Amino acid sequence: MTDQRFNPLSADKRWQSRWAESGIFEADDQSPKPRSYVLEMFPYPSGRIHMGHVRNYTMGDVLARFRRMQGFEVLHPMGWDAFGMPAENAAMEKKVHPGEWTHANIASMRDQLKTLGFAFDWSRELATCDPEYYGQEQALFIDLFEGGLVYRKESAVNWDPVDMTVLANEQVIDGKGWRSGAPVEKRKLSQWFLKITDFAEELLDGLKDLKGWPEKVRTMQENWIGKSQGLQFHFALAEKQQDIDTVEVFSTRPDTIFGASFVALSADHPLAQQLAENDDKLAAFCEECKKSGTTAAELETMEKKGFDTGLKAVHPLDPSWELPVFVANFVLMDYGTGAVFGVPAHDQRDLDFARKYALPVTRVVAAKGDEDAPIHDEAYSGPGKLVNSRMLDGMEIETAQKTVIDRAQTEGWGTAQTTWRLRDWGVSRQRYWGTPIPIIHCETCGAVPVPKDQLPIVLPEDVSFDIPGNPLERHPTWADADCPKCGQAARRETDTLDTFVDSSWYFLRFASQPGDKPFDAETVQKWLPVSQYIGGVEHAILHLLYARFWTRALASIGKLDFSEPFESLFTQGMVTHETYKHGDGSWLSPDEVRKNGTDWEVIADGSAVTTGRVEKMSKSKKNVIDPDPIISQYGADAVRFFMLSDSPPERDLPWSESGIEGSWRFVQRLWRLFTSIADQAPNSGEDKALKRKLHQTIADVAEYIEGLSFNKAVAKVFELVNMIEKAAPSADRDTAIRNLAIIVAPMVPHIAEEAWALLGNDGLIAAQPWPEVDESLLVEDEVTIAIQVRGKLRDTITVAQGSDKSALEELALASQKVQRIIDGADIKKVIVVPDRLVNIVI
RNA sequence: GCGGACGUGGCGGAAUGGUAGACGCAGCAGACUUAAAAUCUGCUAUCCGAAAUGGGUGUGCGGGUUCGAGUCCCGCCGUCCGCACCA
Repeated sequence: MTDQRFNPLSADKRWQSRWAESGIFEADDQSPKPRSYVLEMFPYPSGRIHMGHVRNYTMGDVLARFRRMQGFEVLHPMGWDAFGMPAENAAMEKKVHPGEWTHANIASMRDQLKTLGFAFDWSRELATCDPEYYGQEQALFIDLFEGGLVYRKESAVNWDPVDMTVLANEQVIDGKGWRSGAPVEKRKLSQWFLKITDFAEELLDGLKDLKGWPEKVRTMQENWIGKSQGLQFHFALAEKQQDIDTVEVFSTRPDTIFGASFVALSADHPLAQQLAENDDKLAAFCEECKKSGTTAAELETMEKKGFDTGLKAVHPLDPSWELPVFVANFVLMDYGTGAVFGVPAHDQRDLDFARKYALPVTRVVAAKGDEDAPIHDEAYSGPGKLVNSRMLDGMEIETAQKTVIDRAQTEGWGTAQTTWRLRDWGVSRQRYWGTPIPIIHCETCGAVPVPKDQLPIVLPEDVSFDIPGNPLERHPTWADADCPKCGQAARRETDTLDTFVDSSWYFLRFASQPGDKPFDAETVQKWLPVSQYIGGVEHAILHLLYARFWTRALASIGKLDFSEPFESLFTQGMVTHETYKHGDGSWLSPDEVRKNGTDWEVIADGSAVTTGRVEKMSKSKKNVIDPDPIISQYGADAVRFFMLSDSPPERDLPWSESGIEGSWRFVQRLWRLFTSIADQAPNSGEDKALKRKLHQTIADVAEYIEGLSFNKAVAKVFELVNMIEKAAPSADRDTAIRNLAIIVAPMVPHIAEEAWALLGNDGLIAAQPWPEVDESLLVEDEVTIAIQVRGKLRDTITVAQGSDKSALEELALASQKVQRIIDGADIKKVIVVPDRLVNIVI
């Protein structure tokens, strides 16, 4: 007698071991089959998986399993983004070595992932903190160094005073460190940089071809790269100041040059600094500018302020025209040249500024008819023709720009220039738990790369985290090294690489991981680009831009033959949960509260609870559901199924107790269907409608999984199950149930395997081909036609599929309901859409 | 401010310009049961109506295109996300 209930407790484990033993999910580099590389963003080993991971990896797993059934050789690997700050924080708090802590976390998270039955190729597992990985990263760093894509420079960097490390621009959010939240300071340090700006143009152009990427992400990267074209030129100063006699500015609107009414410098501008040395008031003003905040709110309310230096700048197109030179709080030093010329009529900031300091506002661009319209509180940035602009008058904006640029270049006071928002990527971190930068500093030879045969440069084990800062710097001997060039005593670089470097090439290492080099280009070429990459949108800029850059950089030095790593990208939504708040304002976790009628109360004392917004699961709001107990209670399949149901994958998924209950019920419904035909003589007889539904479902589910519309695939499976349950026993019903097991196998693989065995099949269902669709069954032989009168539905009729127009028209007009509505009125027109509807216009 | 996404029942959401609300959740009624759980059956946008194999209304709001609009166009309103004194 077969169990009446599916018991995931024993079944899940059993099939997970069978999959592991069979090696079925290990990708074969030599396979003659078409290939598909399905990749989810690898996790940071924080210690526990969370629902976001579960959702992410379930989606990838369904696609990977499905593609395998479709006949692809699938690469679906998993690894660990294992370097980073939390390990050092743990080391400080718990007195454990970061490596020990990280490896323990990896072990427990690996176990957790395994309980979900993901079809990963565990033979390719990697952790970025292992020397086998980061040693190869050091080799790549040296390749890039030798390829001229790495340089070192003294620069003002973003310094996080809490984490005591440098941050990339991308890691500074609203002036605060992305991890610590501490206000970022500016410091001058010698740092290693990667020349991402060399690739700005192609990283931007490449976005156009990434058809499989969400528009949103492409736009975000485009904005981040921030290309601006314009004219860079200089104003001569009326009086030379020490060694400075010009002010260099950049403008995207050189056409408005005759609307200029002032020149403004950033407080950090060399000229401003120089003037401040002899002017206490200016110095104070500059200090104030630097202190002012950079958060969105502050910027919005902040007043435009300036300090008149008293200097005059000579207009390049009219030597008799002098403009006042201000230091202004809204001019940024790290964009363009750190100085601008102000055109109040056509730039809102300039206008605000001009009004405050009573500077002239001259319109130089006007739409037809507005030539004499004054500018009030709003600057005009629309289209039009030039006015009040001497030789430019009457020109279109573009022509005027070209004219001014040509003239500047001819006369030698300016050049056409492209300015980027994107900065080179500073990769030095003053941390222990990262990839050591493989460089030796020699007093005579300078920075010398470590010879590759001396790699990996392994992190020392004997370090302490008692005091903040970088333990590598304090280590008594680790930094001692001989210069590889001249043999003299030298010093090893003690900075480590930003962890985003680690994740910029792991997808290559997954495809090929030889012991003696980072990867085998030929093997990588077989698998890459990743056909489907899945992860959170929070990586839309940082990780995804760096990975694109790294791939292009390696291609540019001949290490790779392709330039974009991810053909398709999917950014999945978050897993959310309702929040609960106690009367005193403290957050409550879902297991501390219960529903009492329509209200919520605290279980412990019955006091009132207010339910808050459905939000991303977070520790601070206490609305986190730990996957582990859920998996033990309901089994992997129910959890996986819930992750796929209801919400479209790109949107947020609200976790609910009733939702997981529903998935559990569904798994049991499946089981009842499977057991209903097990150990029984085959049924006979036809069920044409069910057969048709089966084939439609096979086709629909395939289409929806391929399109990552898992919620729709789930709905189609429900429809089939509902129909099978209502159907009388028949041979077609038996077939439908057998095929159902295959259809659901990518989503709920454990019960599918169990059913496959139960129904007397050999081998693994995971290795079965996706069922063939009988195309002839996809079209209904009878269709329901809507009959409308003036676009309103009045009746429906059922006719043979493919009935001709005149027959439909006749049938429609014969409808009693239709006749009643028409009531003898003239029929003006009859629209007939075969197999769809008839619309009678009266 | 700029860019993007979105707005459909109590909730999550379906719907190549062609029967709005598939499917799930929740709810209601019933069956089975000593009882509960589990399971099964039916109902479930809304208003009028005792009901109808009756009608009205309905996809944020206002217009438009069309025989026909949730879908396309124009203008608003709102929510969310990203970027942001970027010259």
